[in-house]
Order: sequence, then C-alpha cells, then structure tokens
Amino acid sequence: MTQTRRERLRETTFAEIKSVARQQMAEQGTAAISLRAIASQMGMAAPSLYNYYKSRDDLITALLIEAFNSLADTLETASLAIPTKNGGEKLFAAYLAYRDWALRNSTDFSLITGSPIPGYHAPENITTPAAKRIMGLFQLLWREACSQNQFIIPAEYTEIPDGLRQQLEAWKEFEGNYLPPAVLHLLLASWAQAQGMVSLELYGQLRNNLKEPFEFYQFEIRSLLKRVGLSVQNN
Amino acid sequence: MTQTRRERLRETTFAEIKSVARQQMAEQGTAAISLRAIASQMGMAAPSLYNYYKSRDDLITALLIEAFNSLADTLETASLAIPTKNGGEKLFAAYLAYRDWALRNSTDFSLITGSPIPGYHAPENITTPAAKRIMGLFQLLWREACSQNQFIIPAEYTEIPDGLRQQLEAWKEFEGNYLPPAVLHLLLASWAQAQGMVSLELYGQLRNNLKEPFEFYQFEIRSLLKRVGLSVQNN
DNA sequence: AGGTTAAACTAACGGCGTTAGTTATTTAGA
DNA sequence: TCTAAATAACTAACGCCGTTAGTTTAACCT
Repeated sequence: MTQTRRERLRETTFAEIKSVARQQMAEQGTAAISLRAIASQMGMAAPSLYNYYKSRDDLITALLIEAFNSLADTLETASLAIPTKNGGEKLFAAYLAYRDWALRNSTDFSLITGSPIPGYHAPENITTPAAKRIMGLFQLLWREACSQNQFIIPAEYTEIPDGLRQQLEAWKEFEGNYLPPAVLHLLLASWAQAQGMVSLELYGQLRNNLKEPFEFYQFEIRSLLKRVGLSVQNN
Repeated sequence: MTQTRRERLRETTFAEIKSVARQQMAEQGTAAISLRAIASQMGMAAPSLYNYYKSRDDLITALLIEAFNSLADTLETASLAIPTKNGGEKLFAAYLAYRDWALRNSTDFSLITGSPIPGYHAPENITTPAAKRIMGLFQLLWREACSQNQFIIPAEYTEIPDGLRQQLEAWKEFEGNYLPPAVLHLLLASWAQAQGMVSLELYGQLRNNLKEPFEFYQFEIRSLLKRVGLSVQNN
C-alpha cells in the first residue's frame, strides 16, 4: 500500500483545491466558488482542475460531504463527551453545538441546508448517507433521553393522527430503530426548530427583534427539553 | 394624472420583465435570473434592461419585495377571512397558509429566506419594512389569541431569563405593541418552527423520513397551539 | 416643425464553466 | 536502463454572464 510519489502529490493537490475553495467560500460567500479563481490562487490554469474534479458541481459535492461530516463530528464530540449519564444534558449540548457550528461555519451550513448555489443540486445518493449520520446521532441521543425516568411525552403528543403515525412507523422500521412515534416526531420537530432558529439568525431575519439570539435559542431548546421532563443545568 | 403613452408602455415593460424573470426563476431555479435570458425571451437586447433596473441586483430586489407582499397578502386573507372569533383558528390558518404559500411559490420562499443568489445581498432598508408587515400580522394574530380566555402561557415559558426578557421588552417598546415577553417569545419560536419545517421539506431533507410532510406540519402546529390552550378544529 | 428626452440598439470588456488538443513529466514494464 | 503508457500540466477557444459606452430611432412637448 505504499503510495507512489505521484499519488502523494495528487492527494495534496486534492486537499489544496478543497482548502482554497473553502477559503474563498468563507471570504466571498457560498456562491463564489469559481474554478478560475481557485486555480489562479493556486498558480495553475483553470482547466487543470478537471484532472481532479470532473466539474464544478463535483467539487461542490466534495465540499458538501466534508461539511456534513464536520457537523456530525462536532455534534458527536459535543454530546458524547458529556461525562454525565443525563440524556437531557447530552441533547442540550448537541443542540447548542449545532447552532455554534452553523454560526462558525456559516457557508458550510448554507451548503448543507437550502439551495445555496446557482445551478447546483446535490446528488441524493451522496447527501442522503451523510445526512443519515447526523440523523442517526440524534436518534441515539433521543433514545438515551427516552430511557431517563424523568422523561415524559407531553400531553399534546400522546395522540398522533393515524396518517402521521403510519409514516413515522414506516420510517422506524426502515431505519431499524426503536423510538416510539411520539419521540420520532419530537426529534423531527426539534430539528426543524433548531434549524429554523439558526437560519433566522444567520440570514439576519432576527436582527430587528433580538440583539443576542443566543439567549433566545438557548431558552427555547431548554424549554423544549423541559417539556419532555428533562431539565438542564443553568450552565 | 393621465399617463402619457410612453409611461403606460414603460409600466407594462416593467411588469413584463418581472413576469419573465419570475417564470425563468420558477423553471430553472432562483439563481437562474439572467438579464440576457430575460431580454432574449422578451425579444430585446440585454443592455436595454438597464433602462428599467440599474442592475441585476435591483431587479432581484424588486422581485423580493413582491414576494414579501405576496406572502403577506396570502397570510392576511387566509387568517383575517376566518369568520370565527377564535384566535386559535386564525393563527392555525395563517401557519397553514405559510407552508402552502412556500410550497406553491418555492422560488419566492427561497428568495425571502436564506441567501439564495450568487452575489446578491438584500439591502436592509428595503427588506426590513416588508418583513415587518408579516411580523406585524403575526403580532396582531397572537394578540387576538392572547385575549381568548382559554389562552395560557405554558409552564416552561413562565420564567424567562433576564437577558432574554430585556431583549423582548426592548423590541416590544420599539414596535409599539403590547404583547408580554412570553408571547413574543412564542411568536418567534413558532415562526422559527414553521420556517424550519417548511425548509426541511422544501429542500428535501425530510424525504427519507416522511412521505407526506403536511401531516407532520399540521400536527406540530396544532400541538403548538394546544400547548397555549388553543385547540383547533379537526378540519 | 423642431428640439428634447427616453428607449432601443451594437460593440466591447472582463468574468465564468467547460472542451479540445498539445506538451512535458512521472511511472511501469521489457 | 531504455521505452511506451499514463498522468498532469498547459494554451486556445466556445458560449454563457453582467455591465459600460456610444449611437440611433422613436416619442413627447412647445
């Protein structure tokens, strides 16, 4: 498995392309991924990039995958590193880490969520597995939370309409997890809640209303967890 | 105030530009707003468009304003047309209309929320008033909901941390409305919830989990309202 | 009817992604 | 070790894009 010299060079070039792309994306926005600009900053001719990615969209897809994994890594270390056995704390940490990652890596967040780039549409067979990793982590965390004995299902979730219950159970079987429908619903709803708050903040739609959206976010997540019986430390 | 012939022509040209732009946006995505393509479809030369909008961004801004107003109109007619005095029903209708509008006008939704277009950044002095119209409507609806005697503030919202409360009260005074902080928080949180669910659905992130996201959305909004004491009819 | 104004045009600049064809360099096999 | 294959760089070019400058045609007002 020893690499030849060319293979080593090729790998570093791959890395450099992605790195420069990331840098330009961070400086000038998601849509500013320009092969010509990347090439020029690297001191090479634009068409040469086609030896590495067969199109601009392919490069974006590579960045997208890295973004998904970066988010998943962040959530994992933030939640799984919590030394307590309190599932609520772990969930809390994960949701806070979600916002934190999104704000720190706003272009990656735009890449993941929404349709951030001109003609680009993410190929499903690529993004789906990456997204599943994150979903899987939240399933794990909610499963742990479920097993806490303070955990309760809020009154308004005790009766789920048949149609929705069937969908949730179909998903449950497909994924091979053991969460009851109400908890799956909670998972999805809280995910939407978190993403909604983050994107409102990130895209400036809260600017007129809140000076420090973090307190809003934190309080809402805390309330959400309190609703299911999981209270979280004040710091 | 009688218009000259030229003024009439000018107005219809303005309208045609926006219409063609909308059409191309709907067909090929938000980012496909191309002055050259618009001009060619209209049978004129691209630079002539500069007699109407001083740049591509200006055209986008015009579309953005129309989108905001279209959404606001939709929400108004959906909610204010509810013939009951049940504030919960009106809120429910507004939230359902929100999703419905977003799905029917997905490119406009992308325009409003997020940063959908290459170099484009919406000028705040333009978008802020338009956004305020929608916010104002929700404030009105929540104010009405507040006055229902079944309305209750959920336990987890009764104690708002000082920092957040101050922010909410600052907003309250600035806007000249009379909603208590907990209700303002509810307003923002439910807005984030709705937008989060819609964007998850619209950008395909629920595809692996739910076949019919409408039932999910409806149930969650219903639960949200039930949580504040407002139960909503089954249809 | 003639002068002014507005709206169309053409030509051009510099940017973009991408393809085709070419040249130099590294690798692998005889 | 010498040679043939494969790889990675290059240049030139096509057809898009937004935008500017300069020019011509048409509509308006007096």
